[in-house]
Amino acid sequence: MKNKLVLIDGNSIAYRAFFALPLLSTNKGIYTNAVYGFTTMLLKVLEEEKPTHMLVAFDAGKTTFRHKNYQEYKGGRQKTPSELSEQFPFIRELLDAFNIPRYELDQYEADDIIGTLSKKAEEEDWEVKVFSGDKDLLQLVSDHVTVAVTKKGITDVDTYNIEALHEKYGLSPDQIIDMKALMGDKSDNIPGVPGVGEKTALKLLHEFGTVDKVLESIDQISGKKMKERLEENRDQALMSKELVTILRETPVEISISDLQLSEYNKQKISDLFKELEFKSLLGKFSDDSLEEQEMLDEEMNYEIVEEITPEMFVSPTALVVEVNDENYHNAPIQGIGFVNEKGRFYLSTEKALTSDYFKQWAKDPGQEKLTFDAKRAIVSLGWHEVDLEGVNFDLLIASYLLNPAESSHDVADIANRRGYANVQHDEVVYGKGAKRKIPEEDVLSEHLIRKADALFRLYEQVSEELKENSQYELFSELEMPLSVVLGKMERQGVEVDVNRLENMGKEVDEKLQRLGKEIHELAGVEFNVNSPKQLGEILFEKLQLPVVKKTKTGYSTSADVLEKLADKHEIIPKILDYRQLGKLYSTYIEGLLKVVNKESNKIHTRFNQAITQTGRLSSTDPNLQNIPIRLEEGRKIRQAFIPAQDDWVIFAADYSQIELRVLAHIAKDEKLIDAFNEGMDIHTKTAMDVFGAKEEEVTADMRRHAKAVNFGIVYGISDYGLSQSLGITRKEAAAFIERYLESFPGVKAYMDDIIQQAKRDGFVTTLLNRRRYLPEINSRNFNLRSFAERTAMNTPIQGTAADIIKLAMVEMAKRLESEGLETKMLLQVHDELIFEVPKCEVDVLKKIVPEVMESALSLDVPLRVDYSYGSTWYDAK
DNA sequence: TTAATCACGC
DNA sequence: GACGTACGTGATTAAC
Repeated sequence: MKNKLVLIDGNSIAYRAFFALPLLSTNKGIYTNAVYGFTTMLLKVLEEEKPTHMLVAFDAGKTTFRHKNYQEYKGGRQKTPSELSEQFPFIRELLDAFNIPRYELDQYEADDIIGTLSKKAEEEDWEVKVFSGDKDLLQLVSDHVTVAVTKKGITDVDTYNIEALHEKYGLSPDQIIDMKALMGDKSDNIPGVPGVGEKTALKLLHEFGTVDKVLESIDQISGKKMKERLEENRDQALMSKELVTILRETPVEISISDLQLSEYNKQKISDLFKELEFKSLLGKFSDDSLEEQEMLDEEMNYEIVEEITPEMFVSPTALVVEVNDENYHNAPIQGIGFVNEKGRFYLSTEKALTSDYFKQWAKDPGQEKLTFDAKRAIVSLGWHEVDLEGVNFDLLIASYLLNPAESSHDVADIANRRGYANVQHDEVVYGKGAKRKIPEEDVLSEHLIRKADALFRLYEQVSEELKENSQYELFSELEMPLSVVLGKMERQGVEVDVNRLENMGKEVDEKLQRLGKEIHELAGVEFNVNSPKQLGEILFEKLQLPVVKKTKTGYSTSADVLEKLADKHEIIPKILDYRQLGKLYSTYIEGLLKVVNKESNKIHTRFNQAITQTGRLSSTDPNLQNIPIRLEEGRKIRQAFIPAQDDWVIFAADYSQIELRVLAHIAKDEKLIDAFNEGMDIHTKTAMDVFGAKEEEVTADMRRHAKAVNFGIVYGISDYGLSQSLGITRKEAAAFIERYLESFPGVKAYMDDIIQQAKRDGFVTTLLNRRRYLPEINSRNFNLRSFAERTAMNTPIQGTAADIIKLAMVEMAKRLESEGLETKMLLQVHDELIFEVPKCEVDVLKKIVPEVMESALSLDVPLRVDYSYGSTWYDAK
C-alpha cells in the first residue's frame, strides 16, 4: 500500500477555527472554540483521508530567518488574542492524545516545515495532502501533493491539484509565488507592487510567466502608470518573491518515517473532551470508551455483611444510604453501603435498621461520616427513627459550592471530573423515566459500594479544592450545618387544613365553570381556554382583536398582552380571571391536596440546597416558596396552612429590603448607607435623589418608578425589563437607570468595578465567598455578554442576602435548642422565616427572632426584621 | 417524552 | 444597533 502523508498548518487552522466559531468556553471559563474547531477538522481529516503518516506543524517563536532580510516581516500584525493563545496548549495536548506528531523549528515557519517534508515524501513517491487556511501553500502542489485551503468555516475546503490550480488561476504551482510577490500580502506585511492586485498579477503572469520576466519586459507593458510602478518597485518585488517562497530544504530533524500514525490514547482523549466539555464529540467519537469506563476497570471487593459488629465502624466512614425515589420522604431505603479503613461493607436495609451497633454509630457525632446529599440520608433514616449525626462532608454540597453551574452533581460525574472512573452513573444502574427500576441485589450493592468508595477517596481532594477557593468555612460552618437544619424543617412538615382547602376548591371550581361558560358564549364557540393555541385563534382570528405580540409558535396570549386588550372586548377580563382561578385550582388546591400526607395532614417539601446559581434555596414537591400573596383571592390559600397543635400560632419574620441593604454595604455608597441608617423609606429616598425632589414632593408615581428601579437593581434586569415593568420605552428606562446611577455614585462605581473583576477573575463572589463563574462575560455576543454583566452585578447582592438568611437559620436553630423552646422552624422563603410557635413562647420569639436575624452578619447598615403571627399563615401578616 | 406557554413567589 | 431579557417550580397543551 502506498503511504499517505497529511501535513497540517497548525497555526493557520487554529486561527481559522478561532475566528470562524463563536467564543465558546467551559463553565470554568476556559476558551475552547479554536480547540473545538481544530478537533472537528482533525476528526474529519482522519476519517476521510485515512493517512498512514501525519504531522501538524507550528510556527516557532517570534522571529524567523525571513526577518533577517526584512525586519518588517509580519509587522503591524495584531497580537494574537489571549483568548486564542490560551488554547494552544490544549491543541498540543489533543494531538498528543491522538498520537499525532507535531513539530516546530526555531527560525522557521510551519510553511517551511511542510515544504521540506512534502518534498521528502514526494521523492519517496508518497501521496501528500496539505491543509491550511493560507493560499501561499498552493505553491507546493505537484503530481504527488494536493493542497486543501479552508473556504468557509474550518471543515469546508477547496482542494487543489495541478489541474484545479490551472483551472482556477491558469498558473502552475511555481507561479503562485510570482503572483504573491506581485500582489504582496497585507497580513504578512509583504509589500509586493503597489496597485497590483490579483487581477493585474494574473494578467501579467499569463503574458510573461514570472516576476523576473515581467521586470525584464517592462517596456512591453501597456499603461504608463503600471510601467512606472513596476520600475519603481523592482527591488521590492524581487524581495517579496523571496519572502513568499517556501523553503523546501530546512534543517528539520525528523524524517518522514517518524510521522507514522499509531493507536490513539482513548482515555486521554475522553478525559480531555470531558475537561473541555465537548459533549457532542465525546458521544460521537468515543461511545465505546464511555461504555468501557462504565464497565469499570478495577475490581472492587466488598463484604455483604451478615452480622454487624462494632469494629466495622471507624472514623471517618463514607456512607451511602440509597433512596431510589427522587422524593425521599417516607420512601424505602434500598440498601446501605459504607467504606472506611476497615474495608467495604454492604448492609441490607433491614439489618442496618435493626442493629443497635449501627444506630449508635449513626447518632454519634464524634464518628465522622462522609456523604453525597447528606440531607437525603438524614431525612430518610429519620423517617425510620434512626438519627444520623456527625455528617461533616457532603460531596453534593461541595461540588455545588465549587461551581454551581456544573450541569450534573451526580457522584460519577463529580468523580470522573477528578480522574476517578470506578463508579457508574445512577442513570446507568437504575435506568430513567418509565424504565427506571431497582436492579438485582448484587448489582445494587456493588453500585453503592463504588459510590462510597469514590466518596472515601475523593473527600480530601475536594476539601482541598474548597480551601483553595477560600470556601471551606462557607462549606463546613454554614452549608453543612444548614443541611441538618433544613432536614429537620422538612421532616417537621407543615400542617394543612384539608377541609378548608377542599371547600375553597369547590368554590373556585364553581366559579371556574361559570366563567368558562361565559367565555364560550362570548366567543360563540366552545373551546379549551387553557390552550394558548386555541385561545389565540379565537381572539385574533375569530374576534379579530389586534395582535400585540407573537411567540415562536403563534400568538402570545400572556397576561401583559391580554391587559393591553382589556377594553377591546369584554371576553378579555374574563379570560384573565379564568387564568388566575385556573392556576389557583390546579396548582394550589389540587396540587397541594395531592401531596398532603393522609395520616398526618402534613406537607413535607424538599429544599434543594444545591441548585440555584445565586445561593438561594429552592423548594419542590410542593414548592412552598411561591404560595400566592399578592392578590387577595390567592392569598386565602394561606388560610389552609396552620400550626400542628392547638394553641400554637404561625409566626412569620421577614427581612426588610435586605438586598438593597446588602447593596449599600457592598457598594459602600454613602448616600444609600445614610438613608438606611436614618431609617428612611428607601423607595421614597430613591425617588427624591433620582428626581431631585423634596420628600413631600414625591408623588405616588415617582415612588412607583423608583421602586421599579430598585427592583431592577436587585434582580439585575435590563433596561428592556424595566421598560416592560413600568410600561415605558426602553430609552426612557435606560435614562432612568442612568439617573439612578448618577444619584448613587457609590453604586455606579461598584457596578463598574464588579464587571472588571468578573472579566479579570472569570467569577464573582458573595461576602461569604460563594462563587459564580461567568464565562460569557468576555463574549463577543452582545446578549450573552450583557447577561453576564447583569449577573455579575446582581449575584453578589442576591447571593449575600442568601448567605445572611442561611446564617440566621443555623443560628436560629441553635438558639431554639439552647433556650429549650418548643418552637419549630418550618419554612424559608428567601427573605423570610416561618415558624410554628406555642402561644406561650410568642413573647420570647418576638425578642429572639429579630435579634438573631438582625445580627446574622454585621454590615455597614442595620438589618431590619418585621414579624407578625396569627392562627394561620394568612393571619401572620 | 419533550418543548412551549403561562403564572406564581422573591 | 444588535436581541431577548432576574431566578426558580409547576401545570397544561400539543407535538412526537
